[in-house]
Amino acid sequence: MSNAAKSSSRDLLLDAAVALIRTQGLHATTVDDLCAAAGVSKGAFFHHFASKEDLAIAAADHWSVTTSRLFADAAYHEHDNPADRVFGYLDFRASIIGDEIEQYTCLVGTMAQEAYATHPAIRDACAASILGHALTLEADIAAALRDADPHRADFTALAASLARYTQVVLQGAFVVSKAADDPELARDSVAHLRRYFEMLFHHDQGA
Amino acid sequence: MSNAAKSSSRDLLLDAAVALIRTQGLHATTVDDLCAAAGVSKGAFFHHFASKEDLAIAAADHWSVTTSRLFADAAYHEHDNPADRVFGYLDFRASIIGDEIEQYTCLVGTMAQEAYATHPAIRDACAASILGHALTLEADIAAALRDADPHRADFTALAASLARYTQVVLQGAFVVSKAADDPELARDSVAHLRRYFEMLFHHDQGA
DNA sequence: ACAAACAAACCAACTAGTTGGTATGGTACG
DNA sequence: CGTACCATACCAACTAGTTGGTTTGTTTGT
Repeated sequence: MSNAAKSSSRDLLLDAAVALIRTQGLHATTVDDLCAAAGVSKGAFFHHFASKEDLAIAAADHWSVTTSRLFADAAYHEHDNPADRVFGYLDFRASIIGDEIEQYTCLVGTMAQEAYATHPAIRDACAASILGHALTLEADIAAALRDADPHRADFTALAASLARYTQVVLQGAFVVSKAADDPELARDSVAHLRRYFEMLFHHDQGA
Repeated sequence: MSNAAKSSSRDLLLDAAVALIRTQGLHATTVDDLCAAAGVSKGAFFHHFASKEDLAIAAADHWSVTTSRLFADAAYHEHDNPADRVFGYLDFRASIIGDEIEQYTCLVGTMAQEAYATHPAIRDACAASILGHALTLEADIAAALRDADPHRADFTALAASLARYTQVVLQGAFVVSKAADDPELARDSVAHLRRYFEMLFHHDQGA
């Protein structure tokens, strides 16, 4: 009952953190920036989070939850064929790449670079988010690989590697499209990745 | 003659910038950090560079020059076959991925993310470095594509796209291997990229 | 009454950038 | 030759503003 329309300071701060850190990066986003964007005081900030690092970790977790829901609710899961589900995922990823770079780039990818040396706890939270998301692709990729070539020996290892590779390509697409300030580069990268999967999933029962 | 063993403060600062920014990021690296690492005073810093932003741009240019030389001097250019030169490039990229992440990651990729919103001039320098490097691959990729299928219509456009894609994969590999703190992930990514090229360069003169 | 949820003023540490001055090496000129 | 001149390269100390974090006090739901 009190949960209805409950936008607590904590949630407001997390949403502000996602938005600001995605565009400016972690270091460039100050605690005061976050408070101003969320419309709360500094006292509220440090009431909910022990430190800026603590907020960054919470933001990474928040990001994991939000994105998990986004992909879990997407329509591509309804395909009967595992390969089609994988292609559906890639098409979905391409479709959410809009014209505004800060709308489609990845929070945890951005933070991971900055936090790598200075804040290992943040980096770990980012790694968990990225690799956790990759995990959700493994089963479909493995099944599609088996459908393509049942004689292959190492489905699962290759599927895991491919699932991580999808995230590598996406993260790289974000970096380079940010540098070049061109979303088309990101869409193009997903197209290449899709072609790679098309070739891998193509029946080729030779040797 | 006076040029021998000339390590001016400027060069020392640029080298320090490459090393520190690669590991810590741009924002986390202070001017004092750079001065301490280079063994020069703050006065010297602002004698050679108008601002921290100015140094970052100079560091990006310095990076472009250094890496250009590294790749220009590499042995893979000696292959007769363009496809072999492309594979040689990829193998070379894989070979320089060592165990220490700060030794193989890309300065300009790291900076681009942080500078995207706050320092457009730095971002542009990073984009120029990445896309300029991609340009050096285009001719070989185009030739290899033509060798594989002379009937293809759009060599050059596809080659340019593929050249950029190589950089996307590498940048993504750096981000994710940083997050996961695992260089193997980067090597694995280059292996996937190589397989993609192998498939593209494979003769397939059907319909 | 009492604790959780906030607000506002505050602080010590740190940041990029400045200042005023020095060392050095070249160069015009007597 | 030597000396007055000058530009480049550099330094140590300083400053104005910002940063993450604290403290003290106030509201609010129960």
